[in-house]
Amino acid sequence: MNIYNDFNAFIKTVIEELQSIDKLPPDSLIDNISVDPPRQTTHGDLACNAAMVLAKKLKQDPISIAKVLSERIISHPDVEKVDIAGPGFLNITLKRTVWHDQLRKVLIAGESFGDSEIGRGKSINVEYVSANPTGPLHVGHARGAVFGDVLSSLLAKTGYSVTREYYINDAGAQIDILARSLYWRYCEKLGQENYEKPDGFYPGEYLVDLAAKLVIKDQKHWLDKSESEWLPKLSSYAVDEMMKLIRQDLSDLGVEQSTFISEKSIVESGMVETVLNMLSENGLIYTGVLDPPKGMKPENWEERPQTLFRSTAFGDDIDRPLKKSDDSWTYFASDLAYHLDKYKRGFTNLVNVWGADHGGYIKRVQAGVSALTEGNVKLDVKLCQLVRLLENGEAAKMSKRAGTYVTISELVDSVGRDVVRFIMLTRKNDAQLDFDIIKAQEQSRDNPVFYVQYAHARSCSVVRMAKDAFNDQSFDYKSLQKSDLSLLSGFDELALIKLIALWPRVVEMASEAQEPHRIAFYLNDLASSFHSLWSKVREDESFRFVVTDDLELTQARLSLVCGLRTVISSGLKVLGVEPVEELRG
RNA sequence: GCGCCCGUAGCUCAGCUGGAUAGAGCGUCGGCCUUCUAAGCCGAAUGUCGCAGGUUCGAAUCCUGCCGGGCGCGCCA
Repeated sequence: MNIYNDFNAFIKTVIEELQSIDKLPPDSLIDNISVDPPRQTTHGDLACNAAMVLAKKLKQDPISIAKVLSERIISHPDVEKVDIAGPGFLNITLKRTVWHDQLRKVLIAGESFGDSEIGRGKSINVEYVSANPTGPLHVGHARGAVFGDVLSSLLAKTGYSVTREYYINDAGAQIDILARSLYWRYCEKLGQENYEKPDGFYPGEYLVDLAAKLVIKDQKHWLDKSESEWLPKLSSYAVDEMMKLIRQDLSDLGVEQSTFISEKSIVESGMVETVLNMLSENGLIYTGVLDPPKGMKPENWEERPQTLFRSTAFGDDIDRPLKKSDDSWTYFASDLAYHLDKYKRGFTNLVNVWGADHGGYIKRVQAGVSALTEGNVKLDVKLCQLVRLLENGEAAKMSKRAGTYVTISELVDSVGRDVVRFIMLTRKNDAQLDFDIIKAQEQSRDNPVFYVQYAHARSCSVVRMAKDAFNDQSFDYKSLQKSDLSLLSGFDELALIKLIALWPRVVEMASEAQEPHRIAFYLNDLASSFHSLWSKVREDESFRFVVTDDLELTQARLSLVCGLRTVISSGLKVLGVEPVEELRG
């Protein structure tokens, strides 16, 4: 809960009260009523649209409704005054003590200030990264990894029980190619040139390394064996080793997932057959022929009958094949099995984080999931647009096939984990992101993470100065909680407190919208507001935080500084970024 | 051809799920270091919110149709 929600609830009870004594007609719809911080500070602390919403429903003048409401609202102990403005806004100004109390709450609660209960009792499964285990991760994966990780933290902070999951696509044709590529490198290492380079060969250096490892492990054992002998062994060996690489990359990024689900084991468990049977029983499976997509040149297009899922019955554009022409399952079929598996593990809230190139896949999976779970599952798919990696303005290629992509470990090595994580959240997930390695190293205002870190470091610095000046321990959180916060009465000080007090609302809204970037933007605003207050001292000495002849005032101001520090630190924690106490040695 | 995403200041982007006079950063111009850290701050200039309709007290936000850009479209995952 936060102030805005509290007042929203309060105003709704006011309306119900007024209805019960016939001051307002019953059955007025109150769902769309909102209480928000107004854009303009001159409009008070809270803006409520209740009168206008009711006016629409009741076909009455909003101003007169507002008058009736305001008479009741003014009696709330926290309210200083209520203005009726514009087309019928209720602009509520709160007493200063409300804001002082908010700040005290921060000092008492520490980093748990901002925690919320909106997800209490709900579990949610967030699946992210899920890159094919055919090589190390590149920067495109990093975005999804950070996004999924921070979204998970955000959901956890708002009370959800979160499962962070990775789906290992270890069962498809690409894994065979991986094994053949490894085998080719293995032959190469042993000086045998007669094994032909496989189609779709993975050229990356990492397979050279892995082949060398394999030679040490098994020596020439596989050289004169047939593919049917080595393929299964090398496949699982390669997948295991690739997952080690990937987990290392994720760990470098500070991303820890708790659950890894193997596609292969899902398929081997017979879950795909279960899916087919379930859909069949509901008459959703038939054998049919798909039309070629219009507007595309149908090269190599052959009409062929396929086993199709009637996904159009659930809003998809065309029905989707579950079997390939060689009678093996399509990826879609095993993916449905995987989602059924999630359901059987008890999840009804699912979030999938995908690259934007998988956008065309959403409808069919949602169709499949609602068919298999009778609509009991809510599946949200969050698409992350690709990252354009720039280096002095030039775009670096990220093609896994070409083997020239920039890996996560290279990126983390050059700019640092915290910078990577923060910058990945400086854009909404569905907007393209330019990541300039040079700027990210610059450590300037161009680099938002430093701006926020700087505010945090300054807040730490001022506490150190205060301790020096007073030569005692009056500035720990316990002492500050008891300080006289009413001494914080300046316009800028109150503005900063109000921004700090906004934190719980930012957390809740970001969680509900599943938009972790809002945290990064908020932290930027908060840092800006603090830097601004910090610099006020240049025009006016009275803005000094540390007032050497006034312990009480210093404690009050340090309370504000520590409140800010707590919220920044708490926000950075959600982002998985380490707050620093000093930027200069 | 169909589906999804995007179009907001010169550039890169926010815009709190329909609110009041649309905001930041960069860039441009002009100020602030005998300093609680100038990796910072302050001020100025800059807009047909792609276009045209519609919904209503009220639209950058919702609906429809165009224009422009990106992604995807059976036997890849």
